[in-house]
Amino acid sequence: MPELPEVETIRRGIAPQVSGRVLSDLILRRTDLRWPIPGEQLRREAVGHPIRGVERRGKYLLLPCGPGRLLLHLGMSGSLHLPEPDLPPGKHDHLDLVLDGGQRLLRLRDPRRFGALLWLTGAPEAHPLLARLGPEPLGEAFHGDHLHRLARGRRVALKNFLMDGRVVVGVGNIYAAEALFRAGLHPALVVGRLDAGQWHRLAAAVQEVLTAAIASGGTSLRDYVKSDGKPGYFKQALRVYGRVGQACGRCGTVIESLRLGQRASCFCPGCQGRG
DNA sequence: AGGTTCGCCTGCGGGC
DNA sequence: TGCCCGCAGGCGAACC
Repeated sequence: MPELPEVETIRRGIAPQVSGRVLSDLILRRTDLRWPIPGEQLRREAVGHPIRGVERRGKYLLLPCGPGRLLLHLGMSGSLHLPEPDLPPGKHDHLDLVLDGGQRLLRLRDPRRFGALLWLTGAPEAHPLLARLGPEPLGEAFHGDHLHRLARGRRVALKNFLMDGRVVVGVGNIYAAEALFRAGLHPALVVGRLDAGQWHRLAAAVQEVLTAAIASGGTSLRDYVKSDGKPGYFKQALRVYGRVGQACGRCGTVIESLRLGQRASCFCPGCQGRG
């Protein structure tokens, strides 16, 4: 479940190892990830060119290379590794990007195969997967007024709204729950009824929790270029996610979970009232 | 058209 | 020990 902090940590981890190296080959062991990997096109258009950097948009990683960009998504179980070139691939190691003639490998592992490797040409923001994405939560375009404006007249539950990539990118189940706790807002609130003050509190809480998680990943996970599907070292800082049945650290009320849109939503009934 | 549910996948933990 | 079940979840598709 790499969410934005995990993807950002991975980006920082692999960028120094990948940037400036030539993509000299592509080894595909299976191509049926979320979408078929366009192997022929990648070989024709990307192989032979240097990878110029590692960018992130939401939970997508973008690797500019020759006339386009590799787009990587880790789904919920994907991870990236930089194995020794002679290390045999494991069962779920679906592909290798071969760099600098085999001196280095960037290996994608993804047991559940919800991830993706695609090839983008043209403006990345015009690609269907990226075109409708909302602002980066840690960018200037994300603030309480933005949320307030998008929520006007809508009746979705607050937590679902926050996890909608068209509203803001990168906030998955864990950080949505944590941000709502920090803002003192119940996950089932109808978004059209929140006021400006509540939206500003929530925007600030989203930024705080993501910033703290990235900082935690950046220190504890410095050499970590993988994601094993767990919340990583930020787990110890989680206040409601994964803590159902335990006492809230702030007020002592037992943490509960409700289902919103088929998804478990942990919250503290004491701290997160409906008003 | 906004809102909800489904489906893709595998590993894992719990119950028996 | 082994099997079945439910759950985890990003996100596009399908549905109401």
